[in-house]
Amino acid sequence: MPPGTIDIAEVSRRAGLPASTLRYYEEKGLIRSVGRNGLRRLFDANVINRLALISLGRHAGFTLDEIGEMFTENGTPRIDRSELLEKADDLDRTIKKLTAMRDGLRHAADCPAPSHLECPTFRRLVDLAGKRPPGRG
Amino acid sequence: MPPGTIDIAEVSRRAGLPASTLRYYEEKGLIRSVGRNGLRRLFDANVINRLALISLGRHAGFTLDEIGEMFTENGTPRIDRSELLEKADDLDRTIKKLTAMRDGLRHAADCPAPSHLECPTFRRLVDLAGKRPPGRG
DNA sequence: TTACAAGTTCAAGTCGACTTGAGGTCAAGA
DNA sequence: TCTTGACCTCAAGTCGACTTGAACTTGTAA
Repeated sequence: MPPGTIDIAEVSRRAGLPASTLRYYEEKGLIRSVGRNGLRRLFDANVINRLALISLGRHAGFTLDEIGEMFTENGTPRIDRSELLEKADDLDRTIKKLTAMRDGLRHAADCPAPSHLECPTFRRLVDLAGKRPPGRG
Repeated sequence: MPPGTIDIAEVSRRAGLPASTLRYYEEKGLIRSVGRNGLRRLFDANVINRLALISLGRHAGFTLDEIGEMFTENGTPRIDRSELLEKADDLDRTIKKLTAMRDGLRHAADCPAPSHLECPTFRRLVDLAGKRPPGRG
C-alpha cells in the first residue's frame, strides 16, 4: 500500500460511511480511488475532506448529482456563490417553518383544550402547516 | 349530493392535493369517504381539517403510518404528549444544524479564501456537517 | 501453501409517498 | 338520448440514495 493511501475499510472507518456507499459515490463520480492493490481500491487520504464536503452538501439539501457538479476537474470545490445564497435562503424558510412547528408541538403537548382542534393556538399551527406536504416522495 | 358533503374535486381544490393523493390517503386509512354518488366518493366537509392535521404531521416529520395511529376510532386526534415533545426535540436539533448550515453557506458565499477548504470558518462548517448524511434514502 | 476474511462486480431489491396508465363506469348537460 | 369528461379500480412505475445478494478474487496471516 503506497504511502498516503488508505484502503476502503479505513475510509469507511474515518468517514463513518459503509463501504457500499463509498463504492456508490465512486460510481457516481463523487470520489475517486487512486489505484488498486490487487482488486482492492486505494484512496488518497484527502478523500476524507471530500466526503465531509459531500456530507455538508447533503445536509444543505443538495442532491448527489448537484454536488457532483460542484467539483472542478482537479478536484477542488467549485461553488457558485449565488447558488449558495439561494440555498441559504431556502434553509431560512425551512428553519422558520420548523421553528413554528416545534413551538406548536410543545404547545400541543400541554394544551388544556379537550381536543386539539378546539385550541386556537393549535389551529393556527395547523393552518401554518400549509397545504403542500414537505419532503420528497 | 347530500348536504354537507363534497366530492373529491372539491376536496382536492380546498386542500390543494391531487385526487390521486386523496385516494391513496383513503386506502391507507388516513381519511374516510362517507358515501358514494354512483361511483364517486363523497366526503364530509370536515375532511379538510383532517387533511390539515395530516399535513401538519408530515411537516413535523411523522410518517403516514405514524399519523394514521394518531387518530382515534371516532376520528378525533389522539396524540401522545410525550411523543410530541420528543418530536419537538428532534426538530430542535434539526433546526440548530440547519441554522449553522445556513450561516456557513452565507459565509462561504463571500469568503475571500482561495479555496473553501483553506478557510477555517468553512472547515468548521464541514466538520459540523458530521459524518452521517441526512434525510432518507 | 493454504485458508479465509475482506475485498470485488453486477444486478436487483428497498423504502415512502405518491403518480401514471390502461381500461371501465356513469351523472349530468346539450 | 347521447356524449363527454370526471371519476373509478388495480397494477405497475417513479424517484434518490443506497443496500443486499450471489458469485468471484486475492493479499495476508498461520
